[in-house]
Amino acid sequence: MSPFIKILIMGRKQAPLGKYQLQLKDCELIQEMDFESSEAFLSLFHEEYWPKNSCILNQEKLAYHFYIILSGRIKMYQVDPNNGKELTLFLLTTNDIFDLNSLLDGTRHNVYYECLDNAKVLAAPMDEVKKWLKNHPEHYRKILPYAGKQLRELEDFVSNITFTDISTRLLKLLLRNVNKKSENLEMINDLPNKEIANLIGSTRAVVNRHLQKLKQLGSIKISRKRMEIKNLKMLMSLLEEKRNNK
Amino acid sequence: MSPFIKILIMGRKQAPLGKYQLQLKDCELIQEMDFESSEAFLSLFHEEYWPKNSCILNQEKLAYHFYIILSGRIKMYQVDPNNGKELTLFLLTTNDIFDLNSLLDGTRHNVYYECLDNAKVLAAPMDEVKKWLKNHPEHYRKILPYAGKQLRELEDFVSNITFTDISTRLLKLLLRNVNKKSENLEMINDLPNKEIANLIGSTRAVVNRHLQKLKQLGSIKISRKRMEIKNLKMLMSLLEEKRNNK
DNA sequence: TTCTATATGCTACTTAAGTGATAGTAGAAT
DNA sequence: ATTCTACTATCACTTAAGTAGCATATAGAA
Repeated sequence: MSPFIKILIMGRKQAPLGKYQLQLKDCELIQEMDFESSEAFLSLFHEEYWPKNSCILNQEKLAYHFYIILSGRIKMYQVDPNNGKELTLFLLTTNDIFDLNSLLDGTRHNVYYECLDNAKVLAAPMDEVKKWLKNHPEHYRKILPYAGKQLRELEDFVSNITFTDISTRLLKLLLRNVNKKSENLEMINDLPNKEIANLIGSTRAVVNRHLQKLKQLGSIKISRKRMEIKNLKMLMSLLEEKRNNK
Repeated sequence: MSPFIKILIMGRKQAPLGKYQLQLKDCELIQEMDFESSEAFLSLFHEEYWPKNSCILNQEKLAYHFYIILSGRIKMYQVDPNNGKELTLFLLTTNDIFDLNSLLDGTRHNVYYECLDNAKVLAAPMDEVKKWLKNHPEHYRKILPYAGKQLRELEDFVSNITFTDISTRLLKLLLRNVNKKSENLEMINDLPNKEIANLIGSTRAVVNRHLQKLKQLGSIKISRKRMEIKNLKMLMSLLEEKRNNK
């Protein structure tokens, strides 16, 4: 019997816990656990609501709590201490967890978090999560693929930045966020140019310059804090050209 | 009793195993294990000798074996498929392990390895390592800090590349590889300009240009495949200037 | 010793990207 | 309706970094 079905059955009796398990049915961490484990694990958490634009700048807080996102987008970013420039490392959303690094080892993690929407998260005290894992070591295994995925994404990030120019990175960013079925731009379609720039390690003005070109070609439509794909195939062939030219 | 002492005692009876435990006494993965565990774990491995300049380009091999470096430097790098440009992500040496990513999750890892020296490694079949870990889940915990360290290093790599220019990255690379006590350049002091360039995501000509400037200032000495620090304080103050100017 | 690979040093040129400034604009707030 | 703020569009300018090419130097092999 799949955990999904189990939750539905249990749901009649135990609404609150079943609720999270249902909401997080696509969360790999929970998904892999048997029902009893996920129940025990989730009982460590409580719900928190974070308003749009609120930040976690306090790194103490990351060391003391562990979060699972129920809804809303939260960016994880670094700041250049010299000039305040930002770089967004991960755009997290429903089913994502943080801060993985504080969980893996105890040491300070030099990143910040900021809500791009009103967000709902599950929060648990870090030492309780760690204690629970220590008592159920078989669940460590479920965290490893997460770490692996982040490692791989960061490696790709690094090679993207060193090997390709801004217009290529922008094209890749757009294509990565197109819903395969609907062919609509998602996740980043309502972000201002500044946030787009932060995602690819550039600046607002430069990003806008490239977006204007794509607009002139008729491949995208731009309005205030809104972007739409007009010609997906053109975007793909533009990227292909880039690959062949260099 | 520290594991180190134990090994010395056991060493009289069991030379070959004790030998590795002794050699790897600074390897965090082994260090954290009790003697019986490390003995069982290391028994999965056999020694291999890899000549200088040999590569692991075959990603199958990474999926099927897990390695611990006994001696020699091995670089982990990515290649731009369009122009063959290289980027060195990690410079591994004694006590380092790879490929962590293949161990964390099963999926393909798009990196290559190449020996910068003649290297001696311990090798074990990946599924045996995975099986052993599955049977001893408490040891998963010892892998997590490794993953955390790599994540943090990659994050720093990304922000370094996006926030700072080549000369700053070069200065940081040099300073990072100065032995605090002897004040000598280590680890990268015998690399050609090309390899230095790969470490900071630039090109040979550009790196050489900046090295010439440092040489003119009298802060370093350069000869063929050999670099020396002449004035450590000057290097540090040059980096400090960079920080303040921008 | 000579030969050959490889590494270094240096030049002139091209270009993408960052910068700073300014005008215009949409949409929210009052 | 108006004011205000954040976002967009676009200018002209500067600069670091990449590129191509070649001369020179060095270590190791033949």
